[in-house]
Amino acid sequence: MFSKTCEYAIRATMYIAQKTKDGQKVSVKEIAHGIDSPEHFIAKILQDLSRRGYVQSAKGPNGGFFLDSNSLQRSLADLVIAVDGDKLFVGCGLGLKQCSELQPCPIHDEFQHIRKSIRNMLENSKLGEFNEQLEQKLAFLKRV
Amino acid sequence: MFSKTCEYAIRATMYIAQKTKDGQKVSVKEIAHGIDSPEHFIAKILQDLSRRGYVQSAKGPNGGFFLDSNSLQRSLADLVIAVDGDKLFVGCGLGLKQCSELQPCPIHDEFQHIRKSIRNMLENSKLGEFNEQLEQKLAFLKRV
DNA sequence: ATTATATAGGATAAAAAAGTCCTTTATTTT
DNA sequence: AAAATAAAGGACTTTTTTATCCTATATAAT
Repeated sequence: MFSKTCEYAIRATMYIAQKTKDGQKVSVKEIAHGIDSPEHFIAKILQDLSRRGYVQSAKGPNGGFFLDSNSLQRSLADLVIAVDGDKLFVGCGLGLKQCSELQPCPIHDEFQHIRKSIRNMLENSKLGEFNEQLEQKLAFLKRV
Repeated sequence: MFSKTCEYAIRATMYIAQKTKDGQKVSVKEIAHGIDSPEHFIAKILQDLSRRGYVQSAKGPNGGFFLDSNSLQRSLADLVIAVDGDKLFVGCGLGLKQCSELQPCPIHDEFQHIRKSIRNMLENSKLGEFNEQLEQKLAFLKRV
């Protein structure tokens, strides 16, 4: 569904969101540990997300990553599109270069429906809305 | 969603199904052309599907690929699992090694629902059921 | 029997995705 | 000012996916 990079990006961002609601910052090392993912790879991903404004960062001692109010309000759909592009939402299920109502692949209508429900779900979830579940351990970002 | 290999596999199999309902056989070349895909790659994919009984083949002049009644009755889900495995149906949306009701990722429930609808759709579509749409040009396996 | 045809099979190449390592830059603390 | 800390950046490696090529094998037609 999502690329590995995108899965990590979502989990990392949710982790940062949860840890920084009171303004504190988290290091790459802590994030990587917190979501059980390769540290250097996460560093690369966050570097890119930071450059593009999806996460905020500060260098030096007591530095790290955090989310400003703007980033907290972003939807999962925004993040997915930023990382994987929009192919999940607009591409053809069978890989046709052109696939539309006018010239549909055999499963066009069914996929249209599924894609729409994926999109709805991702658009209606904000990055900052999982803090409570995570804190109460009703949801997880790595296996325990 | 699906790997390229799987997309080609589905399209190729649908093409074969349509072309061979009256017992005729189609060559790799014709299939590759009919679904606009790389010939040698399609050959590899069909070789593998043939070995595993998802398509039938005959060597020599007038040979080619075809589907027996058994293969025609197979669901898209069978084929997808054969090619891509079952990760689409059982894996975690955020890539957690363990993700379940007991230890869910933040979007576990929503994904469960989406996965189920994908699975339903694929299980309820038989490879042989698209012939008529394809013939009447109400559905396509390549852009025209 | 010979030739032509078409899949089977194995080796290899190219491209993309995933992951690692090392140096630089900015910032804070002492 | 110096030392320590943490992200930024770039180069590189590994793995996986996608794709190609060449030879062998089976079969049909002549």
